[in-house]
Amino acid sequence: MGRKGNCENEVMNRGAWSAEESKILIDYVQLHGEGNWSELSKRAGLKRSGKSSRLRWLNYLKPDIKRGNISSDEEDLIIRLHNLLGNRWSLIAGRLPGRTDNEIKNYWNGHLRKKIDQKHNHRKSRVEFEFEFEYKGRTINSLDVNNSTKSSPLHAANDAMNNVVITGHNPNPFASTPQDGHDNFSTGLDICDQLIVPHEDFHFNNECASVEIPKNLIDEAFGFDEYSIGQAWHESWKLVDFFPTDQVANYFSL
DNA sequence: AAATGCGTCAACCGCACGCTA
DNA sequence: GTAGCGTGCGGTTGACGCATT
Repeated sequence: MGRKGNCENEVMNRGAWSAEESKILIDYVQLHGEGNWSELSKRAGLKRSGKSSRLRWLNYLKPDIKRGNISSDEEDLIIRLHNLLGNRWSLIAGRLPGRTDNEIKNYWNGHLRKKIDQKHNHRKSRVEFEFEFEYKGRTINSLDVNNSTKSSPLHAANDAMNNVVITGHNPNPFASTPQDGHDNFSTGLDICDQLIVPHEDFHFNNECASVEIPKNLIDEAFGFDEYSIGQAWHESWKLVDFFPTDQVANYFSL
């Protein structure tokens, strides 16, 4: 603790913030407002970089921030949002009032990741049958999904609880980086990983099965105002047709 | 009691982006 | 067009505390 850094010939404090420093920052921001952090740091007399001050304020000192005790509802939401958005912590945090990206990121890495891993492994062991699907080659809302159409990106299987579990094909869902565009599609499939649909909701018709994903399954957790691709997924999930592996003959209907 | 391992989390770093001159 | 700056983001680090050996 108390490491010293050097910035613009001035010795800067680094490491954990003292109570005194925090108080100086709180007082200053409450008086003068946020923004222009490097200048703010100097004016407040803090031997801290602007970045450090900004981080300290936004993640820990801001009055409306909740700390700790992430509820099961919040946890559930984090999992769903992560499935949709990948590691875009700030967006996830934006949907959890009072939570910060840093806290959610830490919570994910410290608690949820293991939990999800265990769940995945458990689920894999229970697969009894598989369907495969193809995705109708189509550009969704200007996103390039050409590469995704060449394989069968989805699997559905029934688990021991007699639910139908729809899973994505992404071999490494935790490494999803939707920012790079082409990966949006596979990240979208991660949503599927989350969808567990009661067996009785499926309508079986000879060798085909269809299901209408309840709107609230998706809507309750995700507001798609910011992500048109999300809306597209939503639309695509309204009705999904399933066919046995050896009869891949149909596609999602958008 | 000491050493070691491990989990947690605050803070830092590098990079990208947007704005402005 | 571009350089400089501020800001935001995600990945990573490292200090700390607790549990285990």
